[in-house]
Amino acid sequence: MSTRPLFHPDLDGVTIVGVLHALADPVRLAIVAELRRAADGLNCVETMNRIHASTPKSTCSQHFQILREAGLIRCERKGVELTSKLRYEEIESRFPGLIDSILQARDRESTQH
Amino acid sequence: MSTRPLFHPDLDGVTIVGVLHALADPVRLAIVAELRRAADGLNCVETMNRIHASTPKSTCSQHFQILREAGLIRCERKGVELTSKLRYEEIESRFPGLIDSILQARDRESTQH
DNA sequence: TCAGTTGTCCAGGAAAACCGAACTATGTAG
DNA sequence: CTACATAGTTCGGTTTTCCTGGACAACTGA
Repeated sequence: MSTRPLFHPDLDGVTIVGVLHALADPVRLAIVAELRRAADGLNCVETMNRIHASTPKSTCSQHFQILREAGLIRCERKGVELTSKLRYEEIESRFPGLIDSILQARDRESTQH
Repeated sequence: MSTRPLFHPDLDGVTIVGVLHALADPVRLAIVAELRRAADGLNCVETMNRIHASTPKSTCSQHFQILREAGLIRCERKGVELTSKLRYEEIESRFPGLIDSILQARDRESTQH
C-alpha cells in the first residue's frame, strides 16, 4: 500500500459530469449506497463484503480511486486499512438533492422488479 | 439516413446505470438540458446549434443513439430530419425527481463559477 | 435530374476499463 | 527480530469503449 498522500478535489473541483461518470457503474453505485448508510466510513474489504460483488481487488482499488477523484468520498489511512466516507454534506451543499435522488432511483429500480 | 426502425427501450428497460452513463458526458448532458426546454422536440442540427459544441456529426449521431438506447429520448423521423424529444414524463414516473435534480446540479455548477 | 441537407455506417486509432500478478506498507505472533 | 498475514496499490497486457473522417443513403426543392 502506497504511503503517498491521497488526492481529494475541493468542492469547486467536483463536477456534475465527474459525479455522474463515477456513479455510472453498478459496483461504484452500490459502494456509494453502502457508504451512505455507514456514517463512520468503511474500509474496502468491508464495503465489498456488504455489497455482494465478486470484484477483483485491483478493480476495487480503481473504483475507490475513481470515486475519490470525483470528490464523492474521502479516504483516510487507518493503519493497514483505508477508511472511506461519503462526502455527503459537502456534495449536498454543492448539488442539493442529487445523491439522494440517484440512490432513490436505484432503490426503486431494484424493488420494482 | 438509414430507414431501419429505431429501437426504444420500454420503461422497464430503463436502468439507473444506463441513464447515468448516458448523462455522464458534457455534450449529452447539454443535449438533454436543451430538450428539457423544448417540449416539441428538436432535430440534431438545431440541438447542436443551441448548445455551442463543435462536435463532428458522426459523434452527434452516436450521442443521440446512446441517449435513445438509454431510454432518455424518443426519436422520430420527420422527412429528412430526426426529431428528438426528452421522455420526461416517463422517466419522471419511473425515477421521480432524477432528471431535474441532475439538470439543476448542472445549472448550479455553471452559475457558481 | 441535380444539388443541398440530414443523418447513419464503417474502419482506424486513441483512450479507458478490466484483471492477474507482483509489490508495498502495516500489524501481529512466536 | 523474523516470519507471516492482511489491506491496498502498481504494473502490464488484453479487451472494450469512444472519437472521428469519409463514404453512403434518404429526403427536399429547384
